[in-house]
Amino acid sequence: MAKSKEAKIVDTTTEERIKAAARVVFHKKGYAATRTRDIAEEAGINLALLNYYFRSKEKLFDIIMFETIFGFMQNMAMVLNEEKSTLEKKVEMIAFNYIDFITKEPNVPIFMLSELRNNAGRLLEKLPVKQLIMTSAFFRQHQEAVAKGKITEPNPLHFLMNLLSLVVFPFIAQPLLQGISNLNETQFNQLMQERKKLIPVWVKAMMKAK
Amino acid sequence: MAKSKEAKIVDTTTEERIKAAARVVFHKKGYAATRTRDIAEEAGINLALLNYYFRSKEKLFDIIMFETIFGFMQNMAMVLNEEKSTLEKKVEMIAFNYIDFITKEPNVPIFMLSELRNNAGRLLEKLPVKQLIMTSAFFRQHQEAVAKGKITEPNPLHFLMNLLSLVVFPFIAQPLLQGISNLNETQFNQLMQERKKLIPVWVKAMMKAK
DNA sequence: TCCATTTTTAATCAAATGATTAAAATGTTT
DNA sequence: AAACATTTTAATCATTTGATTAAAAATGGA
Repeated sequence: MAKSKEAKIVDTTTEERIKAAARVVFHKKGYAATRTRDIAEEAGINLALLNYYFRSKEKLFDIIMFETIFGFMQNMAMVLNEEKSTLEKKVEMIAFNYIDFITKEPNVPIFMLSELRNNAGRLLEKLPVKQLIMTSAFFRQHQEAVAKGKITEPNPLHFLMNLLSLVVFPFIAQPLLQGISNLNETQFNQLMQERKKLIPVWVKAMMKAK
Repeated sequence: MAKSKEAKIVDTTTEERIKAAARVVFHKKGYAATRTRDIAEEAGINLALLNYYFRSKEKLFDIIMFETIFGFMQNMAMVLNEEKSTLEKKVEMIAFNYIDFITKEPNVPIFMLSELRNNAGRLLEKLPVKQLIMTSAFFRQHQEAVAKGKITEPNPLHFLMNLLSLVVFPFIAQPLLQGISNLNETQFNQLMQERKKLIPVWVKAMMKAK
């Protein structure tokens, strides 16, 4: 490495700049619509450097994709596995954390889910998300609440789906929702901020319904 | 047109076969990942015929995209604008119709929303969805229910978002959900069928929550 | 049957795109 | 300073891809 350790505080290495640029462009346009030249331009580097550091577009994509899924699931896995917090608290945490996260990274959900549709097998097998979530405190607490009659719907997958639906879907459908409502981006984000408090209330009510 | 009117009952015209093939491939892979050769192969035609009938990939795509959005919104607009049915009945109809529709066309939601992200303006301006939905009986009935104190959340957009979230999102996240739950496709679809009855109950409970 | 029109095909083009190469520039070690 | 290693650049390649063209085939009407 030709770069001295302390020289650049604000700047980063070429390799990191390429990764950061690739993240931006891949998230925005998806794998197929992204040109390696787009990434090079975004990073302000010579096109050949992309191949010098990452061998190919596909290998670079795999890195970005893995980090994106991991970053998305990590937070959820942590919250769902907390032994101490209540089920209600977990719902609050998920709503709060993800609405903030997706507001900052609005392209991540649709990017992730679009690309997963092509390659779910290959991309998910590296991540031990299955174990982490299906055996989580969240699911155990749900079962306990069902046993006590506090929750009517016995399938924890419905519970998780509903929570994620209410949190994530509005962002995915943002262009459509703005198209039918005339909200600008700021107003839309305000609506999403409202949902931080509303979703836990709604989920609570839903799960007691019968 | 060299084709006689009654000649083919089971078969269709070349133009229709190209459109049907384009619909399949575009829905599955999106605009950027679709090659005109993929469409030609799917349709079983010579590549040049695509340009002969539709001029360009982009023009063909615009047709498919318009029809897809229109087909998706049409049903919703109709249900939301029924003057006679109750708000609760409308929720039931949306849940029932869309779960059936998306089960048959599982790629449509993510296709539509992905492509809208690039081109929301151009693609939505042709459709008068705004008027149809924002001034619908659905929204009016919602306001009436709010006035009567039967619904706590006064913003009808939250109401519509919640309904669509619960119906559509699980399909969009299907690869991820199957990845963490080990369900096969049949089991997943059974779960979705269950939601036809569950979602109306949940939505009802949510909207009374406070 | 003959002719004009429409439809289909095979061959080809030009531009875009992922990737490579050889040389230049920069940094490190001796 | 000299030698070596790493990083960067400009030029180029081979393939893919959307589109076109000219000719052939099929079709329908006179």
